Amino acid sequence: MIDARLVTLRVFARCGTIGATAELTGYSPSAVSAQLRELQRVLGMQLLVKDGRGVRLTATGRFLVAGSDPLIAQWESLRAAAMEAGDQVQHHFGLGGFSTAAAQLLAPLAATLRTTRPLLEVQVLEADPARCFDLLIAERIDLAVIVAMQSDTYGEDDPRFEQTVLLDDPLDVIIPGDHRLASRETATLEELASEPWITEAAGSTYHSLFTAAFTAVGVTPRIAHEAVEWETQIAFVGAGLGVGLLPRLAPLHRAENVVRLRITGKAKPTRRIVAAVRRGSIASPLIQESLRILQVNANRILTARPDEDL
Amino acid sequence: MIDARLVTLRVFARCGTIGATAELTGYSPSAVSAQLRELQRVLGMQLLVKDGRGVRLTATGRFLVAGSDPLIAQWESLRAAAMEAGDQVQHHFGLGGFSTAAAQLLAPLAATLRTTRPLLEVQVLEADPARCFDLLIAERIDLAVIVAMQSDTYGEDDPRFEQTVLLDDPLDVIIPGDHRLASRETATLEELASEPWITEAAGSTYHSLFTAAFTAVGVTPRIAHEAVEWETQIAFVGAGLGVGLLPRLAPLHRAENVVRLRITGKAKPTRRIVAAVRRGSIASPLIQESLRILQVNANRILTARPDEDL
DNA sequence: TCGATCATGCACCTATTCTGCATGGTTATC
DNA sequence: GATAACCATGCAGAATAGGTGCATGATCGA
Repeated sequence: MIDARLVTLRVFARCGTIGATAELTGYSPSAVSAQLRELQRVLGMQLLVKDGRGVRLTATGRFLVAGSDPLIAQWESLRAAAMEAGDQVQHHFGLGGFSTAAAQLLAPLAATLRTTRPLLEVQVLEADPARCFDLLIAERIDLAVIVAMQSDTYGEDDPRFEQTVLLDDPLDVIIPGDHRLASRETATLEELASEPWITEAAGSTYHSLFTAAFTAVGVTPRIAHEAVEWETQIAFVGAGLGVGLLPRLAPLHRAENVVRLRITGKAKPTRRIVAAVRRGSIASPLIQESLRILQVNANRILTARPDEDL
Repeated sequence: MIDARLVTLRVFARCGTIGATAELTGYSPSAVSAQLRELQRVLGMQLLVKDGRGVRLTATGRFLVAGSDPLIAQWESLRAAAMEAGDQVQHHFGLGGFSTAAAQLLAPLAATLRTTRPLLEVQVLEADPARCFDLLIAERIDLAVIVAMQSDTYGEDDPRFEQTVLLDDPLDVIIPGDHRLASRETATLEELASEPWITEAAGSTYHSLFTAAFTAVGVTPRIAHEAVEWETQIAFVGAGLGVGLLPRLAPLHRAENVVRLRITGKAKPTRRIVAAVRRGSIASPLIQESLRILQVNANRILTARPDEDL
C-alpha cells in the first residue's frame, strides 16, 4: 500500500545505481529513472543529484529513505494484523533462499502450502543471502531463508527486517570412502588439519563459514581446490582430491566413494540458518504458518539425515 | 505516498456510501467501486459486504481503516520532517474553511503565500467544518480553518488530525441604528434578553453557538427570524427586525442602520477558531508558516475591527 | 584517445483506470 | 402492492499513466 515509487527509491538507496535498481525491481532502467523523477515531482523534493556518471541520494533523499523504514514496518504490521484478525487469504507469496535452503527447505514448504492453501500462488527464488535482503526490500519476496552472517551489511537489529533462527545446521566433514578415517563415525578438525581441503572461493558466502570453523580450533587448513556447488565439492571428494565441510542439511544423496563424518571436539562448527521477513510482517498468519513448517521440516531433516547418509 | 485506494477506503469509512465517497474524492461512483474492489483483490481481504441497497465495511475493513490512522500520520510526519530538513518547496497546497474564515483568513493567507512562495499553487475551498475534516481525510485539502465544536463527531484527540487554536473570536451583538442602546458601546446579554433575535436555523453549525451563549447566562432568547448568511442577518437587523450575534471576525462593512456593540458581563461569548491538519503534517514548514500568517492576520483583524466598525 | 559504464530523453506501445450509461436489487412512498 | 427513488456495479469506450527499447550525452578508467 506504500507507493511503488517509494519502494523503488528504497531499493536505489541499497544499490546506488539506476541499473542495479532496475535489475532488482524487475523494471527497465528508463522506468526506474522516470519513477524517481516522478517521485521528486510529486513530493516536491530533490532526492537525487548527479554524481559523476551516476546519481546519488541527496541528504533529503537519505532522510526520506531512513524515515521510511518504520513506515514500511507499520504497514506490514497492519496488514499482518488485519489478515490475522479477519482470517483472510493471501494470494501471492514470494520465497527466497540460497541453494541448499531453496532445495531442502523452501521446496517442501512450497509443496505443503500448495495443499494447505490451494488458492495461494507461491513463488520461490534462489538467491544469495545478500540478494535475498535486497529482494525483501524490493518486495519481490516476503520471506527469505539465509545463513546468518555477522560479516553481513544487514545486522540482526536492522530496522527493515525481523529475523528468527530456524536451526543451527551442524557442519559435517566428508571424506573419500577409502580414506584412513572412512570407517569412523566422527572426527575432529584437528585430525583433519593436514588434509587437502576443498571449499568455495575466498570472498564467497560460505568461505567465511569455512575459515570461522578452523579459526575456532586454531588451525589453518590447506585449501587445495575450490568448488561452487555442494555437488561439485562432493564429486571432488569422491574423486579423492581432498576433504570438505558439508552442512548436514545438504544431502549427500548416494554419492560414490564419499563418507560423511560428524565433527566432534571442542569446536562443533555450525551454520545458523535464519528466516528473515520485512519488519512488521512477522505476525502474518501465512508467515507464522511458514515458519512453523520450516522449523518442523528442518528438524525432521536434521534427525533423519544420519540414518540416510551415515 | 499511501496508495490512493487506501485513502478512498478511509473516505468511504466516513461516508458509508459509494456515491458520497465519489463526491468527496472527486471520482465517479464507478471508479470508487472499482478501486475498492481492486484494493480487496490486491490485499486478499474482504473489506466490504452488501448491506441492503448499499455496502458496508466488514470487521476486517474497519480494522484496516482504524489501523491506517497512524500509518497516514507517520507518512505526513515523515514528509513534513523531510521538507523541513531539506528546505524543499511544495507545489500544491489545499486550504479549506467556512465562509467567514475563507473570506477573512484564508484569502489573505493565499495572497501572502502567493508572494512568499510564487511557485506554490494554492487552492481554497469553502466548506462546512464537517466537510473540511472529510476533505482532509480525502487529501483534497491540507489545512482547514474551522469553528471548534464539541458537538462534532471529530474530537480534539482524533488520531487523524491535529488542531491548534488560532483565536477566540468574540461574539458582538448587532442592533438597529435607532435602537435604544445604539449609542452605547457595550451591552450585556441580559439587557437584550427580551429582544427579538435573529439567528440561523436550529441544527445549523452556528445555531449551537447562539444557544450556548445564552445558556451561559441563563436566559432563553426569543428567536424571531432565521438567516443563513451573515449578510442576510445584518440586513435583517438593519431593517429593524431584531438583533443578532455577529463574530468580530465577520465584517460589518458599512451596513446601513446597524451598530455593533461589544458584549460585557459575566459571560463573554466567543467562538473558538482552530486550524486543523492531518496528524503528522503539523511540522511541515509550509503549514508552520501558514499558521503563523493566520495567527498574525487574525490578531490584526481583531484589534483593527473596533476602529473600523464601532 | 577509446571503450565502458551510467543515466536520461524520446517514440512507441501497453495496460491501467476513469467516465457515462445501463442494469438489477433494495427501500421508501403512495 | 405498485411505483418511484436510491444505491452499487458491470460494461464499452476513452483518456492517461506507465512501461519498453533504442539513441544520446556525459563521465571515468585504461
